[in-house]
Amino acid sequence: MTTPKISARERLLRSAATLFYNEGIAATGIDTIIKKAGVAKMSLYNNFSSKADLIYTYIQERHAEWLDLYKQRLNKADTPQDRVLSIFDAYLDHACFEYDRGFRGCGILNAAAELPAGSSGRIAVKNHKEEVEDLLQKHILEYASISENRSRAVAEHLSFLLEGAMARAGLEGSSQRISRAKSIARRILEQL
Amino acid sequence: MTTPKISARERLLRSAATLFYNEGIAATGIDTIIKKAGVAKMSLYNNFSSKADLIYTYIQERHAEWLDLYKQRLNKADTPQDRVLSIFDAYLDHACFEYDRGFRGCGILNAAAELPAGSSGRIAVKNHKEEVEDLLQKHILEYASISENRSRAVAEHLSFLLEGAMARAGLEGSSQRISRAKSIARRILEQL
DNA sequence: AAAATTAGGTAGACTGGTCTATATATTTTA
DNA sequence: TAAAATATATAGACCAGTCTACCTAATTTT
Repeated sequence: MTTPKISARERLLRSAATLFYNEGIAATGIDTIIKKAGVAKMSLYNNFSSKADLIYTYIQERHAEWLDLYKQRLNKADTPQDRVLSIFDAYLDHACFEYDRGFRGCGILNAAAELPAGSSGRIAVKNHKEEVEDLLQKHILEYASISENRSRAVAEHLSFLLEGAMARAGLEGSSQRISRAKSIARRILEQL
Repeated sequence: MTTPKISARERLLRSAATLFYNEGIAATGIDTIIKKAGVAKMSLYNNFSSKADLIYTYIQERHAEWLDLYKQRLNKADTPQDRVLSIFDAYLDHACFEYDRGFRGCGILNAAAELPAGSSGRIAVKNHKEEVEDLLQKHILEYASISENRSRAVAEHLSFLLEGAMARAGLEGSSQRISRAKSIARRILEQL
């Protein structure tokens, strides 16, 4: 057979990703997901133990997807400054995806908004955002000869810019705010 | 009767506010709201045309509540710098509320995460965040003698700090990130 | 090489429960 | 007595999740 044939699991994850992002997680039912995936209900429960399991996998996949976008941008970055800013570029790439019903901000953070405090999904989101901040700090240290403490403070500052701009961009359905955050970040780096 | 007696509408809004914030909007059913409010179901539909109407009112009430917190802080602010930072203080006050199940960030932004792109609720959230940014700009202009354009850019920068810190604080269940954002904002103002 | 087994999939009925919203008749309150 | 709130019942859609039965292609056993 020539066609690789996408597995039921993969089709379920793709359909769930689109629906969860566009409509919200709680608003998306199991039947809607399997219908969009063109898959039997039992295929869902053979691959995932529950809807919660599917949601958790969705969050992990979005994290992996973002890491991939970031690494692609990082490989193309020539200067130490561009390597810091490649994190902003990854967010810009995310915003420029084609969404069926418009850009709605960070899918991972939106997912967290629907999860109760202390849930495993929310902790995964917290860890994702901390990893982004850690990457910023690493690249900042490679860019400027500053102390560990100072680099941590700058990374936090850029992280706030990034998340704040992403939230505003999502509300406005445009990536402009993220571009502006990147410009602000560049100026901060140049003043170090 | 001596007791002022809270109206059914008011009790519904208070119960919905707690439940929507802690559990999420879609995860909160009508029956749970009326049970917590101690009110008959028809009292809900006499006061609100639908759940969507209740959600929209909830968003508007949170906006009014935030404005009130901000004005209280503004009245106590002595210097032009403190007047800018009173916006950060209002966010800190919000974070320090007693929540049944922990601090989960900005309730208004969390609500937006559950609403489809282009919905009236999402537009209301966008407008709220723009009003916060406009207030920042107004106070910045009163604090420093800078151009209109420059004040707009600084207001956007502080607005990103505020929203980004709030998002991170919500994930961590602590107001520390907001305090740090306020410190960063103070330094930015002093360098103007 | 033929038969048996296994893995992964489909279709769809079904359970027990929850959802929003409405209808109606009774009670409370002002 | 009129308005407002109550309790209760109901409609009808949808929810997550289980179950049976069948299909097909690859793999393993004989």
